[in-house]
Order: sequence, then structure tokens, then C-alpha cells
Amino acid sequence: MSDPLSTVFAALADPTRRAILAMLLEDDMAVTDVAEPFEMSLAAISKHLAVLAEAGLISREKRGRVIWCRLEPDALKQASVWMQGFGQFEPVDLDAFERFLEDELRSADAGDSPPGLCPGPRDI
Amino acid sequence: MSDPLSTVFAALADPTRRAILAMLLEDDMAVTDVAEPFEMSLAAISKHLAVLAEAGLISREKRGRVIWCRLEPDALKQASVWMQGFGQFEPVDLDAFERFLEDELRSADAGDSPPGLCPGPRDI
DNA sequence: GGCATATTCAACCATGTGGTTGATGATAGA
DNA sequence: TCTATCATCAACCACATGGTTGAATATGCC
Repeated sequence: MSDPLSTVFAALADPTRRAILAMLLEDDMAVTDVAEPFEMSLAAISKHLAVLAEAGLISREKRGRVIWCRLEPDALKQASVWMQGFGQFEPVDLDAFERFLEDELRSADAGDSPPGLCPGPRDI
Repeated sequence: MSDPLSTVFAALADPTRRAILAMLLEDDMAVTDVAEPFEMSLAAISKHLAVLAEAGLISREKRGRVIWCRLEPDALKQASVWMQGFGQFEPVDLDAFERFLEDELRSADAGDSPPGLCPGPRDI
């Protein structure tokens, strides 16, 4: 890619990566744990994490043999400012985000997963 | 692609398409006029416009032999809510967006374009 | 040391993306 | 009607992306 804004938007354009970010919203995670709920290889998840790190959306720190992934929300700021400029939406509404995530998870639950488990790789 | 959010982010992940959206922010434009400042073929711009329309970010209306493109900012709303949830940024700051655009244009001007002309296909 | 675990690397494959050129279909205007 | 203009379509190309598998590299633990 090239410019930071393009890199960030491209990183966000994949549901697996967005789901990873949503997982990291709760807490830092090791790569293996990030990969666990997804039905793809660890190598694939590792690539996704590399894309997210390249975009600055996460950082990775090696402690022992485990690599911990941490959300870096600042990387979203420039992109968010860009979008806000177009939308002229009402003031920030974090509740709207939580409702959005809940709706997404609920509709995904109807499909392919036993209830009551942790979120998993849904279309977030 | 697949889900709307992915489609929107993918559409935004290209600087040409973001520049087009910035142009449409000022006024509706015909396809030929959209293409004019870019150094690529009309067909390429037509494809970009198709991507933007697919994402719902613009609409196209044919009047006579001219197709008018209009910005559809509502398509950004869902994506914006998503991002806000991660960023927990300070309240919406439209001034920040304008400064951002200005900075982008200024830094681009240093590069490849005679001064004083209309914005053109910069890295917006 | 030796083995198991954590993560990435490398090679490969199918598909998507961004661009080109040339042909094609509408429509406006002389 | 003839011609020029507006826009897309179709075929093609180079390259990026998202996935796989198998090997390689580190590190922790017995």
C-alpha cells in the first residue's frame, strides 16, 4: 500500500480483522488465543495481525515465547476525523456502538454457534 | 465483497476514491468532470465510481447523456459508529477535518502541481 | 539435552483490484 | 442524418490479498 489512511481503511475492510480488534477491545491477547475462535489456520491469523500492526491498529510485544497483541486506538483517529468530516453526524454516541456490536453478535448467534460463549469471529 | 461494512471500508481504502468523495463534498459532478483532474483513463474513474456506488457512498443519476454523481454521506454512518467505538475520541470536531484536508492539500501542493488551481487528485 | 509450545516463514494457489486500450451504446446538437 | 460527446463494457495485464500446508525458529519446561 502507501499512505497511512489507505492502510488503515484497508485493514478495516476485512471482517476477520475487525473481529480481532473487537476482541482486543476487552483485553490484550496472545496470538494463539486470538486465533482460537476462528476457523482458519494460525498462520492466516498471524498474517491478519501483521496487517493490523502495519496499519498501526495494534502493537505486538514478545514476552517469553508468547506475543501479546494490544489495541492501539490512536491509529483510528485520523481515519475517524476523515469520516466525521463527511458524515456530519450527530455527536459521538458510544452507546450506539455498543448497540451495534450487540446487534451484530445477536444476528450472528442465530446462525452458527452455541449460545453463551465468547463472541468469536463474527461479522463485527 | 460481502458485508456492507467491509464494502465501505474497502471503498475508502483508495486515495483516488477518497479524493473523489472530497470533490463531491462540494457539489454534484458529472463523471467526465470527476475524471478531469486525475491522470488516469475515464474508464478507470468509471470503475472507481462504480465501487463507490456499490458501497452506497455515492449515487448516480442519468440526466440526458450526462451521469451526475452525488455524495451519500449516510453510508458512512455505520462505519463511523464502528470506529468511534474503538477510538473513544473527543467529540466530533469538524474543524479538525477541515484542517486535515488543508494540510493534506498543502503538503501535496509542494509536490506536483501548479499553485492556485482546484484541488485535484491529491492524497486526501 | 530433549521435547512441547508459540509464532512466523516460505512457497504455493485462487481470486480480487487497479489500471490499460478498443469497441459499444446513448444522447445532444449541427 | 451525421457527428461529436458521455459513459460503460469487455478483454487483458500486473500485482495484491487471503487462504493453505510444511518447515523453521524461539522459548519454556522436565
